Amino acid sequence: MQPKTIEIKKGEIIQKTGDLNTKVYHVVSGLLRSYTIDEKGKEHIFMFAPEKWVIGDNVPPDVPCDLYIDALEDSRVLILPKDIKREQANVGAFLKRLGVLQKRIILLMSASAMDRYEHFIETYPDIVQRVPQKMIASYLGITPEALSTIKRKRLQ
Amino acid sequence: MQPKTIEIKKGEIIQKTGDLNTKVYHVVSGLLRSYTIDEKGKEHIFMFAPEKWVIGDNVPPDVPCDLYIDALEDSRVLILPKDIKREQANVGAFLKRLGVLQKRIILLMSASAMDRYEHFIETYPDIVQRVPQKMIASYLGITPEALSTIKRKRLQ
DNA sequence: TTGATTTCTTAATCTACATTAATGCATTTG
DNA sequence: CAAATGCATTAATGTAGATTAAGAAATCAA
Repeated sequence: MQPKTIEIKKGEIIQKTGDLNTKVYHVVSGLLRSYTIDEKGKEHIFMFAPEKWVIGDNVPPDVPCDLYIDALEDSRVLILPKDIKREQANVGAFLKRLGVLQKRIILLMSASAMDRYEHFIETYPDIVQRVPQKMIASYLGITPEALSTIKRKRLQ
Repeated sequence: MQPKTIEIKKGEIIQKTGDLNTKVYHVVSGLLRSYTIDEKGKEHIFMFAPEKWVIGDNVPPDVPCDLYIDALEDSRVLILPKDIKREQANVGAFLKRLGVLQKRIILLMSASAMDRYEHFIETYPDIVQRVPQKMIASYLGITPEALSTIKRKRLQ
């Protein structure tokens, strides 16, 4: 498969749960997100991907996807094959992604919703400006109502 | 750095938070775990590593560790350099680790403690036999008391 | 083997966050 | 432009899981 660039309109879904997908998306401009929908129909955002980030479902190429991926802004995206060859693999990039997920798990297990919010706005200050509050709540694993209360308490 | 095998006694700590560690551990026999200790002194298990698993702190080689690693059983472990070369990198292994962490995050955000317990005993049935309940609770992100109640409810 | 220590269980109480519902604002659409 | 839709906020109430405490069971050490 040859890498190629595509344009994605805001709101467009490029991958669904259950797809057999062998692609990974490198965001050139714009903003994508990946998320699950649970059995109650509730969305849980797994990851935001602004310019220069790579997003995809972290399952082997032959396993059906767990995640939806869509565009939160009009975006330009480079499509890469997932079964990237050994010589092309960037070990540092893999380690970095593992590190981000590790931090997220540790925070989910040991920190309060307010602490997770503090960490989020420090780590991704630009994302905070670009997405609605309810999506930040979804990323943090809380409801928009709870995030609203947290923001009020922080100001007092 | 040459790979070499070491023996680790049950209870022995081989890596601490803050260490500048460039190693990754391949478990030949026995059982290791990695964990954090929060500001209240509470342990949170990040990962169990039985035979054939690889365990290490998922941070770049030049960044201080977030995790402790110790042995839950007498173990034999192969020490590998973290800054593994491109040609040696096993892309499939990285993808698999990413997949495990992704699943864990999704479950932490969208599933109840009982559902996470069900998933754990299905995915790691042998670990359940080998470690105390309180460590399974710690891995699930709940207290031993809560796990005890969950087990009782499952039987009714 | 026996005492000491750690682990597991149960129950009462507490709390962070969810749910539900109502209101005002902002944004989109005809 | 008005109407409709989606978003943020607030408040009342509900609940999963935490905390605390105590006793039973298992494990360890002398």
